[in-house]
Amino acid sequence: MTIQTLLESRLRDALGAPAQVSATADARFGDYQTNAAMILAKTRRMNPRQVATEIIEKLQVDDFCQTPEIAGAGFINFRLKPEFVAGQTRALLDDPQLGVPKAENPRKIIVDFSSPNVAKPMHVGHIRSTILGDTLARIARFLGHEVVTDNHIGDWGTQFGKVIYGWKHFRDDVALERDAIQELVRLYKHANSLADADPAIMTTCREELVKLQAGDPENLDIWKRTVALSWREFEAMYGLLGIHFDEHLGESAYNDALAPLVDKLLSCGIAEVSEGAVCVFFRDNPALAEKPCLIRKSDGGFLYATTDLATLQYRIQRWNADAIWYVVGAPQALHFEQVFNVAARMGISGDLRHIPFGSILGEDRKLMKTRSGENVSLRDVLEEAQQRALRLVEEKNPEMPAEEKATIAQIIGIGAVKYAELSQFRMSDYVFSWDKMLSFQGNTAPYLQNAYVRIRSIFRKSGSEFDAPTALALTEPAEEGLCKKLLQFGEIVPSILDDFRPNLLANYLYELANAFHGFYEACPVLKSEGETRTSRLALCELTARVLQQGLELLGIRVPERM
RNA sequence: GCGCCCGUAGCUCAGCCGGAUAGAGCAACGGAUUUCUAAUCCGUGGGUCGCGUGUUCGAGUCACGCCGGGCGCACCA
Repeated sequence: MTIQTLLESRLRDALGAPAQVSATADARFGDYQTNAAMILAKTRRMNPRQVATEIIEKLQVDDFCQTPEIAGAGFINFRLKPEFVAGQTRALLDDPQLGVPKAENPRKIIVDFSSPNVAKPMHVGHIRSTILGDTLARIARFLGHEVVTDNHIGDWGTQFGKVIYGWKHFRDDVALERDAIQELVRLYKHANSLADADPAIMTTCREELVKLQAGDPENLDIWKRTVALSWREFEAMYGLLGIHFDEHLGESAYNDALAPLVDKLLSCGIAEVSEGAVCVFFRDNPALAEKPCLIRKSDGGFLYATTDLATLQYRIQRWNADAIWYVVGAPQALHFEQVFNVAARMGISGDLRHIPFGSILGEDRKLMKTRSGENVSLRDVLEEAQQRALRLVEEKNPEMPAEEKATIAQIIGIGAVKYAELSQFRMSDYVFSWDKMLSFQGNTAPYLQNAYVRIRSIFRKSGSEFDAPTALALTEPAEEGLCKKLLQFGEIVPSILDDFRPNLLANYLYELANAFHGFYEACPVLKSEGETRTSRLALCELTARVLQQGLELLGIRVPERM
């Protein structure tokens, strides 16, 4: 149980009603505060400070708090007893969860994210979905939920007519071996420009697509090879990013389910034919009254929404999922609103969430367009990040073996890219900038990694393995401040999933590293003696564990040296 | 036209269910190093939280209306 929930439960005992407690923003107001008295005073039309006095009389907290104080308009401030802080911190050393409580009701959650397109390079636009989705999956798992990550790759669609046409006529096998995606893109672009100029070629491309959809063996084989080649490239990226998927069922996996699904929706009256297309109307919903969800085109073709509905149905059935999280950009909000509404009519009762995020902008603050060709590829971003990190490592540690330098550069470079994304609110538009992404100053991954490295360095020099003391002896304010920060880890992690905000964790880790650096400056560890030394070593060990665990939840690794 | 999102320091951004004097980083300036790794720490300056009205003991946070920017709204995904 966290201190926050402990205080809340004591307040509930005293009030007979739930009340909320939060950590204070300012140490002058103690460690935790509640505004319960002011809320109660409002309904009872009483003086808030009077109510606060009454609450304090009934409240039992003297086993871990000093006498609560009434302040301001009627706040009740709690200041933790130092021995309690020391005891709780000591207990964290034996807790593999580091104070993070397991969910009371574990759920089966499917997380849908990344979803790159076959025969197209992954670019910066995929960063957010990929990194955010991975983090949310990691956090949900750590909280005890059962998570299935599923990469719904775009492996089916009209672009394959052109890809197949290009493959048959202009394929360069050497280029394909060297950089498959680049070659596939070249083939697509070449076919596309020819088709634009020549209606006959356009027709041929359409025919190739129809043949593929009809199961023509040659086209099917070409398609399978493009998917395999693309997946190889995706896996290289995911390997570099340290991201794993439990499933990668692409759009094509649901082809056979589309026609039956539409038929079923028609026969049970959920869908209807309108202007030749099959649609679901939401006439009872004012916001969607003018926005039907199309599930079959007038030419018989299926749409994005059709596949998503089939996928949704499959996931609920196969995994008996309680929740599905879609980590997809904000522009698709309407699409998911429609799909979720259709799902509700189909009687699907899962907790379906679209987790939207903002756009990636260029340096000119305009939207980075997908089609305009000049997208920065994800591979380039990750390579540049590692190169920049390598330069810094070389500057800092020229004598280090080259192999170790490269490993550290990877950990730092990839971490910096991830952290740049995760440390800001997901809805904010993101201005893509090498300098910003790869700056290693201030609130960045390297800052947090550096705190960890400093701790590891202490243990290397201490000459002995860490041995947990039976109790902690705290004397300096910086020690107690660090302890209180460490004890908040268990409060922060669950709150992330309230609104899918991993930036809260990033922010916490930054504050923790800051508290540690303050402690590091004020409290010599190895030069101290006796129980002060063992206690400080324990604080170092715990800080390292929380930093390591917290960063791991963000999908970021820590180096031993840097 | 309808809908969604964003607007906080010069720049980039935090601010969770409304809570006390709105916080960081970068940039600027000043200080700390015979180092437990200075990728660090301490300090200084910098704000009509887009504008207005309302609800409230209390509003950056909630409601409504504007302004500005972005995105989406029937046969692409």
